[in-house]
Amino acid sequence: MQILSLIRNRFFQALTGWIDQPEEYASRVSIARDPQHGDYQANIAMPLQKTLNLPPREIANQLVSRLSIGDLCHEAEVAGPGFINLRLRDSFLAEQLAAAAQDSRLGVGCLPSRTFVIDYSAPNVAKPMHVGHIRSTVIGDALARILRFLGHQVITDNHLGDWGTQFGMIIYGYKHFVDPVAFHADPVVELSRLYRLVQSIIAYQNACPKLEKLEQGLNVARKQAAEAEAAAKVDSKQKKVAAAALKALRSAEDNLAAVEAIINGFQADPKNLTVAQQHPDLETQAQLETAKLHQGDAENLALWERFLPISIAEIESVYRRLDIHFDHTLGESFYHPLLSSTVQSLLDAKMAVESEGAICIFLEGFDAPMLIRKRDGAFLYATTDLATIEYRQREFQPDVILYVVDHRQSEHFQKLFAAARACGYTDIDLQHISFGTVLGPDGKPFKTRSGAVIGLEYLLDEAIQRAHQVVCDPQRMQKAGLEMSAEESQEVARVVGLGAIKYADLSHNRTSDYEFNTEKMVQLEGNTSAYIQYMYARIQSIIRKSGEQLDQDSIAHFAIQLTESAERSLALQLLQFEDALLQSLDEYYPSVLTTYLYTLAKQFASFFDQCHVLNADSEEVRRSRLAICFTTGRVLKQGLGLLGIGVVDRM
RNA sequence: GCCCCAGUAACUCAGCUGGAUAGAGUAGUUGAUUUCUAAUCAACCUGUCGCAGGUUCGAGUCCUGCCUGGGGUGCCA
Repeated sequence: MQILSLIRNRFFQALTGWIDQPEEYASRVSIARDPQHGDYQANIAMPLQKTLNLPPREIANQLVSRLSIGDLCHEAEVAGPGFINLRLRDSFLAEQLAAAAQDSRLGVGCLPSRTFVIDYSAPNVAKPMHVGHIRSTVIGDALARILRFLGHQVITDNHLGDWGTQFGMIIYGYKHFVDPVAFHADPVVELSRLYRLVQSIIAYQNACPKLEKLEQGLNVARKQAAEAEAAAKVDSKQKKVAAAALKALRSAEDNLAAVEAIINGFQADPKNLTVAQQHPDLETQAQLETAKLHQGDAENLALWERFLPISIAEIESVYRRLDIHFDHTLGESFYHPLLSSTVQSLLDAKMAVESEGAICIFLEGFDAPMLIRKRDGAFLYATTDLATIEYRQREFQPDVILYVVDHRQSEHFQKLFAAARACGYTDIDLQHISFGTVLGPDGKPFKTRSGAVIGLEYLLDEAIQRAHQVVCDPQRMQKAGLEMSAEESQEVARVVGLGAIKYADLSHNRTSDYEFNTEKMVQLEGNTSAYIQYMYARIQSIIRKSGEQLDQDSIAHFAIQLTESAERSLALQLLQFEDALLQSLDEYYPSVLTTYLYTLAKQFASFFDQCHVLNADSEEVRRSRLAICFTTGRVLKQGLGLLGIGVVDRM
């Protein structure tokens, strides 16, 4: 039962026949921002001031007199410049809460089903997964779960990067640097070593020629900055120029330092230098291996077929730990055979044209065209993305495709969507669900001090270990009267630790960058999953101690009555679960749901403090409060579950 | 150069289609504990919402300009 839409509907009826666009104005009813003003508020009168040429308070009074809502709310109040404030009847709340408690879906309705394809995670195989992969994976998974719960048909597809230049690097590395014993012992580790080795050589070789130029550039920048500063002292109009010169100087210093770091890091091992000399221009060599692979070279194809399952197995082990499952894993390689015909049909349709040797799609509103075939004949990711849309339309007939990909690719998606529309895919709602960068404590993209990326598995281990230290601390366990086996405490640490990582990610507005701070997220205080999980465990503890067998059927015999204010606000929050879910899908923001759950957990904590359950004044109150606890527990579990986060009965 | 995103408390961040006195968490101060699990609760403290104009009954939110930071920008993905 969605209370908001129920109330809006009453306003719609009151507005119909009085003003134009009653629906638009009815939608201006919302949850009250400040509980002092009631439960819901309608900001309808003020914007009608000009249309009706009446004072807004007068409009509000007239609207209230037309409104038939007495069965749900107390008398509507007109306040301030013309706000209409509504307060739900306690009897109505109690009745709705009882219905939700007995409902398998907690009173959440289903939407008219639409078909969604969600494209998320999409790591590059053969590269170790790192913290940057968390966001796409976790956000995409949460959206898939929420959409499914609300009745949509969801097809999840992991568009693996399994055909790109990284394979050229690994193939080259395998051919020249493999340690057969190490490969036999642990192919994943060895392949990962080969990738990093080739990558570091390429980085070094690219850095060396830049060094001299950057040093010269720095000297020039220093001189210019000094001159500009001197000029600014004489003529204050030159201050802007001086500031720009200073900025350029800083930037030149940073660039040089970065290149020097690469070179010094590489040269730290003298063996590296010999290797780099023996394999000049490694980047081109690796590209050649990639090209051979794409052209069907038997040796490279055999190596690719050998390496791919190894890498995928490693990625899947991460997904298993995170409880992430895909309906399809159709990587780039899957589309490779389709690309030439995709390009040809675009050429035939005169959508694409040749320019400077490349095949391009020129799009209105964009300076640069979208390239779909390079001068050398190779295809690009835009080509694959177009072929993918074609395939998904044919196979799945989706209403919506969501691409959960970081914000740096927003221009690419704008072009891709424009191209798709131009190609006639106008019935699919294509959405780029972009997200910000994961930052380290220094406010820069999350890396170690030496600049290396940190493996995702390591971070998961760390979070679980920290969760164990904090949650399963023997002193604490004893104080709380929890005696756990090693297995149970390990399981608690696992659920809490993984939840901490997922929740930290989901609770931030997806479009902004956020600081990935393992220390903070496992502090297990404040707005964290552990706090919510803890409230869930306390609820289970009360229910256990009550000795009652509570389930969806038996709860019908536990009549709900709301007397204390903490009970009432908790009940209202519980009934707004559906609103939170719908709003989280409005623009695909899982953080709306985390905020809802955290608020709910806090309200429960307050209720727990103020309203004793097992020692309640009367049996009726005790039973009512047990029903409230039971329902709160179910909503918390369901809500966390929709974020891919589990709960435990004791912690 | 052009395009996109951001700038809110000491710190990390919310702030929904413009609404009432701008909110949480952390940190700090204070109170509550023979605990239905104190990982808790209650209270206090902290603001030039980057700057300047504009739109209107009303602007953190919309528009313009500027400042600062990040990202993208024809042959990587």
